[in-house]
Amino acid sequence: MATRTYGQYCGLARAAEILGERWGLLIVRDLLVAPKRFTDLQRGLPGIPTSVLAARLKELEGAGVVQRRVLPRPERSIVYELTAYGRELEDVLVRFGRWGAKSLGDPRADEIITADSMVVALRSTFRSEAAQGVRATFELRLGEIVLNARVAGGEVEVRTGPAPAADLSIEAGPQLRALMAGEITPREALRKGVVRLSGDRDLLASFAKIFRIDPMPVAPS
Amino acid sequence: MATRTYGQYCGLARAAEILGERWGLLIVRDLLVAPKRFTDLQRGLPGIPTSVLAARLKELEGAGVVQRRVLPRPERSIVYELTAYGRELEDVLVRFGRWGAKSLGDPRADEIITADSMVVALRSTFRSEAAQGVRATFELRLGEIVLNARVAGGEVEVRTGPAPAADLSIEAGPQLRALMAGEITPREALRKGVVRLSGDRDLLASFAKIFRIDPMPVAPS
DNA sequence: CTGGATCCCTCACGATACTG
DNA sequence: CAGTATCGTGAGGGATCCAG
Repeated sequence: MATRTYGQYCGLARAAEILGERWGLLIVRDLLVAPKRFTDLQRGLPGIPTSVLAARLKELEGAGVVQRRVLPRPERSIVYELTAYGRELEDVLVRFGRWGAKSLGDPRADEIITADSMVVALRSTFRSEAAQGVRATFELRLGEIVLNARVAGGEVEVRTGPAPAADLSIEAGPQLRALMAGEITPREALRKGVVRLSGDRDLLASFAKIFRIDPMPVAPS
Repeated sequence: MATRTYGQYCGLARAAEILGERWGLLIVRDLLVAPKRFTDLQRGLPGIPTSVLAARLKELEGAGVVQRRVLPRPERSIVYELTAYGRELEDVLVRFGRWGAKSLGDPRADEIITADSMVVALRSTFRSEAAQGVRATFELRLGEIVLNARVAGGEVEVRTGPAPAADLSIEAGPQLRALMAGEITPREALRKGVVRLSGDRDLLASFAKIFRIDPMPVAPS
C-alpha cells in the first residue's frame, strides 16, 4: 500500500486521499474565493513552505481539482483555479466550515484571520431562512481585511474588497464571533466596542441573525 | 504555532485540525455506522497502527467528537461512539464521499471494501428524488460483506447485516460501481455476471436509479 | 483475548536558501 | 514571480510487548 493512500475502495477514502494532506483543504478554500497566483496563495496561508504548496498544487492538479493556467500577454503569469470538479467542493467545504466553527472559542493571540477565510466563513454561517425578504449589502472590516456580502432573495454573495454603497458597514474587532454566536446582543456589541457602524445601524440585528454560528450540541451521547 | 494547527481563526481550519489527520475521517466514518470497540475499529481499518488509532481516538475525544464508554456488566468492554457533535458530521461526510466517489475507477487489486465503507457509500449515493414512491428492502452481498437498505418515503436506512425478508437480494462483484455509475445497464450487469439476484428482479433497475454515482464533470474551467 | 503502550525506521513536513 | 534544493525534525508505519 503506497503512502498516503488507504487501500480502500471507498469514495470517502478517496476524498481523504485527495484533500486530507496538510494544507490541502485550505488551498481549495482560498481558490473557492478566486483564482490565485502561487505567491497570493502563499500570502494567504502563512507558514506554508513553498515546497509543500508546490507539491499540493501538483497533486490537486493531478486529481482534477485544480488547474494551472497561463494568463495571456502582457501578464504571462500563472494562476491556479478550481476545475468544475473542484468547484463542486464549495457546498461540502461550506458545511464543513460551519461544523468546525462551533469549536471556535475566542481567537488566540497567535491566530490570524485572512480575507479568504472570512469570505468562506460568511458563506458558511449564512442562513437562508433568516435572510428571507432581506435585501441589503454589508461591508465588513476587520483590521486590514475588507469584504462585502450582498444579501437578496434568500441568497448571499460574499467577496473580498469594499462595498462603497453598502447599506451597513461594520468595523469589527476579534470578538465578532460572540455576536454571531448570539453570546452577546447587537446592543451589547455596540456598547462594548466589538463593532463600530456606519450606515443603517438597525441592520446590525439582521446581520447577526443572517450570519449565525450554532452552539456545540450538549455533551453526552 | 504548534504542529498540526494552522494558526488561523477559521471554522474550516479548525475542522481540518480535528479531522484532517491521517485516518481521522475513516474512524468517524466507521463510527457513523455503529459504536465500536478498539479492536473492531482496527479490523475495519486495515493497516492502521494501534498507536495511531489510540492517538486519534484520544484527539477526537478531546475535540468532543467521540466519547469512550464502558459497557455495563458482564461485558465491561469499552466502546467508542460519536457524540452529538460527531453525529452532525454525517451529512458532511456523506456529501464528501459522494464527491470522492466520482474519482473512483474500478477497484485496484490491492483495494479492499469494508462493510462500514459500503454502508456509508450507499448513504452517499442515495437519491431521494429517484426514491419517491419506492418502498423496498434491498440486501447487498459482496463476498463476505452483507448489508441492507430499506427505502421508504424518499428516505433510506442502511445497516450492516442481512435482510432475510428483502424484496431483492443482490450478490455483486467488484464491478458494481459500473452499474451505479450508469456505465452498464442492469441488463448488461446481469448478462456479464456483475450481479446475481434473488427476489424481485425488476427492482434492480430501481436500485441502479436510487443509488447513483455521478460522473466527473467535464475537464476544463 | 482486548486494549492499548513502546520501540525503531522511514518519510513527509517545516524552515531556509537559492535559481530561472 | 514561481518555483526547486537541501536539511533537520516529528509524525506515521510496522512489529513487538505488556496489563487487566
